[in-house]
Amino acid sequence: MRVPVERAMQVCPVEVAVSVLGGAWKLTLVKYLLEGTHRFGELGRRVPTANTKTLTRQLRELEQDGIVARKVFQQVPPKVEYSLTEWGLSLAPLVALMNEWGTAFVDSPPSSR
Amino acid sequence: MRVPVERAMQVCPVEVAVSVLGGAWKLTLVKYLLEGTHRFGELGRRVPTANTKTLTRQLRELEQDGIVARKVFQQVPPKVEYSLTEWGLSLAPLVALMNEWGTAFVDSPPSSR
DNA sequence: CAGTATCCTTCAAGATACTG
DNA sequence: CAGTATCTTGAAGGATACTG
Repeated sequence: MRVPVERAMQVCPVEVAVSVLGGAWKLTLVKYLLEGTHRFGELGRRVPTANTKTLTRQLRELEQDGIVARKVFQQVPPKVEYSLTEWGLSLAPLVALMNEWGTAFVDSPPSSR
Repeated sequence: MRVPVERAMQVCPVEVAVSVLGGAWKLTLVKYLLEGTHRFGELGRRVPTANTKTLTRQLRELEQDGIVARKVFQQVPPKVEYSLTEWGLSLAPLVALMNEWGTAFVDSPPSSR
């Protein structure tokens, strides 16, 4: 985490959001989870550039921040399901907006890029 | 920048937005610039936790990404004004949403925090 | 005033290999 | 299947001092 939430809130609320959601692939994971529950492996296949260690880390941080819920099924082979909490679901408008903005940005990038 | 834009777009548009805006204090700077043009020193006073080097770096990256415009007045003492480009202005709804979300998050954080 | 120039620390992210 | 365990590296961010 670049800036801890406690410190971010001293500065500005938007910084809090960045602190919670700014990690690599975090918002992408939220976007996929908005479609519904996913297993660990499914998420890994949808974010192929992240390896298992990175993926685990992001998901644990999101869980810690109350965005994601993790449900372990005690069975062999193991099964773990990830879903969104209420706080996670509340991100839907934000994710939609960022998705639009990002799409527009790559479609017609500023001349300086 | 954690993930280069070029790589982010391979994965997901939301990751592009994170890549452009995810740096420390970047979105806060945009938020202030939405209020109007600022001089370098003014921005520094509004984000007191960032030192001049960090501030310069963020502003230059935002300029490079076409979010911020930098206008130098050739005079002594020097004067530099920062403002938003069209792309920067287009972030207004996003910033507002993140500001709301961040505020709500610190007001009633999830029990896991 | 608006930065540079250095130096430094930390840590996120990835590569790779292994396990209950 | 869903992770750990190690190791490495790049770069972000900060502290401090200096300058046109």
